[in-house]
Amino acid sequence: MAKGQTNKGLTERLQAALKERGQRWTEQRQIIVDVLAASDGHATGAELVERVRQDDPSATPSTVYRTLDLLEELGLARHHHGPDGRETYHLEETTEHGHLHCRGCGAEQELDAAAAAPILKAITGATGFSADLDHLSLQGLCATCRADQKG
Amino acid sequence: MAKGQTNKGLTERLQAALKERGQRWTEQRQIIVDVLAASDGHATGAELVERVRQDDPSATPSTVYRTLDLLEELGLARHHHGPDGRETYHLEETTEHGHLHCRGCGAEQELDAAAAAPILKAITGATGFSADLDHLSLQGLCATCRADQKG
DNA sequence: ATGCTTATTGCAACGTGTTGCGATAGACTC
DNA sequence: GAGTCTATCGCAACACGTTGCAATAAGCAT
Repeated sequence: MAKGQTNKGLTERLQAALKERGQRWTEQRQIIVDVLAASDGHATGAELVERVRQDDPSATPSTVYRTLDLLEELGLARHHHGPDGRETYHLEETTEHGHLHCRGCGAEQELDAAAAAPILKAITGATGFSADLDHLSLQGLCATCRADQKG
Repeated sequence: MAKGQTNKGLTERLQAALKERGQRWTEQRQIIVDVLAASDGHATGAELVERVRQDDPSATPSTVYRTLDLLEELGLARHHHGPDGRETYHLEETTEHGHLHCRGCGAEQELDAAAAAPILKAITGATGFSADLDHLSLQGLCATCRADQKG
């Protein structure tokens, strides 16, 4: 739960998972995980590429994106698409959550599991569909902007 | 309501709206609207570009995308992002709807306004957020795939 | 029909992300 | 430590979409 050691635990988990699959631990991967852990909230692919290149200028976009894909496969990271279609990544240690994007003020709000529960239930009720909270990315008007429009 | 004449009505509405804004009616725009109307469901940007170029090989992607943006501004078309972040366009005459993408079987389901009502209500209740149905794009497991997993 | 104004087009370059391929370098065996 | 196997890397090219700019042409006035 503390913040300081999540990174180390992550690295260990990663090394173990890779070994088990006959895959390899490399410095690039360490850097990418570090960068991802350091960008505590969300970061776009391009941002991550740039930050990784600050630590290791020889790193290329393809490596970064491939590593991010790998982290997702291992369940250690997630990505979703913002309203403009850009990719946004975050570590799995961040609790599962959805995203609410306000088209009025541009604000991005997170939607935690507790708040989402009734929504997911409504989705299942209406459609039989069991939605993934992590891919739930809504666009609309936040409460403030709705109030502004009324006022 | 009939299917045959929506296209013509659309062109007329478009011409009127453009004139009012001091904008111009061009053959390219006619072609793009026709193509969009002909691809009855949804089409990605790249698909639309290709189809437009079959009718007019001189058309370029930038023109097509700019026209699609214009159509959205005028409220005659919409786009949303698929699970891979690709853009998908459809005419506004298609009733407003959300999208459900099943990660099990890959099927894409539409979610009409009636089915979505309780979901939107749950979203507002949980978050104060008024979500746009047209941007509602969910990923999860459809009823069939859920049953398969259980079985 | 002619000329004027300026919206639209095509081009070219860019940004983000993906893919194929040969070269590099991890990890394991001896 | 040297050799082997192959996962990973860097590069280059591609795909989708966007943007700036000069040339074209739509729409209006005469």
